[in-house]
Amino acid sequence: MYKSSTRSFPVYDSLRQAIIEQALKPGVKLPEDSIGETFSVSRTTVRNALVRLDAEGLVDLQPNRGASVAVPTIEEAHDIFEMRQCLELEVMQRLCKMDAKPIVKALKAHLAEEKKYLDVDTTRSIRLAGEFHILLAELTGSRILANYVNEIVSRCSLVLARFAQAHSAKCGLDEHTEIIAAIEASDATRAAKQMHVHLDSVQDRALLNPDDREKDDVGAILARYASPGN
Amino acid sequence: MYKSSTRSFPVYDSLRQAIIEQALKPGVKLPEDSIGETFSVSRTTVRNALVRLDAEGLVDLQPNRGASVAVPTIEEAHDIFEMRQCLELEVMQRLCKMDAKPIVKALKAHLAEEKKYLDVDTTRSIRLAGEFHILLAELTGSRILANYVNEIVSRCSLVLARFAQAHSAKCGLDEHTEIIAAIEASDATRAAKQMHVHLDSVQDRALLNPDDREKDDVGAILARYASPGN
DNA sequence: TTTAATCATATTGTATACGATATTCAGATC
DNA sequence: GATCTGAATATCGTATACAATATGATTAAA
Repeated sequence: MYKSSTRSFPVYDSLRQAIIEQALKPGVKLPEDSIGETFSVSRTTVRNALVRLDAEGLVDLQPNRGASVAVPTIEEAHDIFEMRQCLELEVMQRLCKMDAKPIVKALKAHLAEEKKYLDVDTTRSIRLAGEFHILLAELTGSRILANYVNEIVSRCSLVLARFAQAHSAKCGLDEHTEIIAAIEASDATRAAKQMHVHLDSVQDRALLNPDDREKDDVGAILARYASPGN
Repeated sequence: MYKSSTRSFPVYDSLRQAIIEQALKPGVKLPEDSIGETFSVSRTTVRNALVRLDAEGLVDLQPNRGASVAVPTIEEAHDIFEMRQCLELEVMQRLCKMDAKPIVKALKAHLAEEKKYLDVDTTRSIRLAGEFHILLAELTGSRILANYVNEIVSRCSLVLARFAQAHSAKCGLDEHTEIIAAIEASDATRAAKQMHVHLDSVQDRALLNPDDREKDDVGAILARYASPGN
């Protein structure tokens, strides 16, 4: 969808990757000038990339106040996870209606990669774990669905960056294995259940963290002090 | 998500509306100069709007060749409808878990509007029919889901513009009534079925039109001539 | 007549420039 | 000492300018 032959694409892609890998944390300002310097391009070009990222929900672009990495609220966080459940369930249902062989082959190849870099290259390992889900979506053959999954998985990274404590974005390798097995058996119910369990575990690690939740949220902190019982 | 205080917003909004209402048909070129003149803004501003529309899939932005209204392929058309089914089914399931009263109230108010302009103002009537679906999604309370539905409904208009013969985008008013009834009864199964039937009828009108399907599609036409049996 | 090549034109890609709007901080006032 | 005001600074919004690329027409050659 985004043509790579322009100068703004590398800017877009790098920013996107940096946000997903949590190198750029939610709330961080993204001034056009300094980004332009980094990539040796003009503000015009940077702006192009920022507009796209804003459209994808990874960046918050406010009039006259510039861009910053999006800061999901706790409500948005729940919304995003719920949406992800919905989309990935759809992926499972579609895959289980298709010929399992080539799908399973591709998935197992990916899984091997995941294993290879586990405990070796953490950043790469996390990236591969995310890409497993995108690969699943791509294997349905629906570009639309794959795009949506791609987008929602990215936004999940943002949520994890905001609310999870450690870098707990690690998808369980065993759970991925289970999902592949269910697809191999063309068992839609089982595949759906496995995916559901898998995503729940990710979500739990992220959102069951009420103390951290209010970090940097001035309004929430002040509300506590303003309440009569305190 | 898109802040309206900028100059590019009116451009974006007008283009979007024009595409949805099929005033701008698939494939039509969208030169930055002429659009800029129309809205009395510079190309920079127009470009901003075009990038956003490209990200939403309504516009096709090709490097060095400019923007044009997106031309969905038949595969994309099927993808889009399938995705729409998935998203709107999710909407139904969520609504049926909620308190029906305020939801039904809002829906009936909208339905009254639809009735009012039926056979009076065709353009407005079609727009209202589309907005019924967006309202449904908004009533779930999930902005993410509402955004996705909004986007996919827009792209459906594009598909209709490309493949349907007459301006058959009219959603059946009776079908909307049925959907509301199912929600009022908090009957998720029935609501899902009604929605399914409703969307199928829209899709059928659009895609069961094999002659028209190849219109302007040079590749498909040539393929017939190139095949040995012809 | 057809094809190829070249040039003119139109349109986009990107940088720069300038006005407008936010932000910051020093100084004044209470 | 706290808050308010205003100038200085930084950053954004938008227009314009020029280079790069595509498009279309015209001419020359086969």
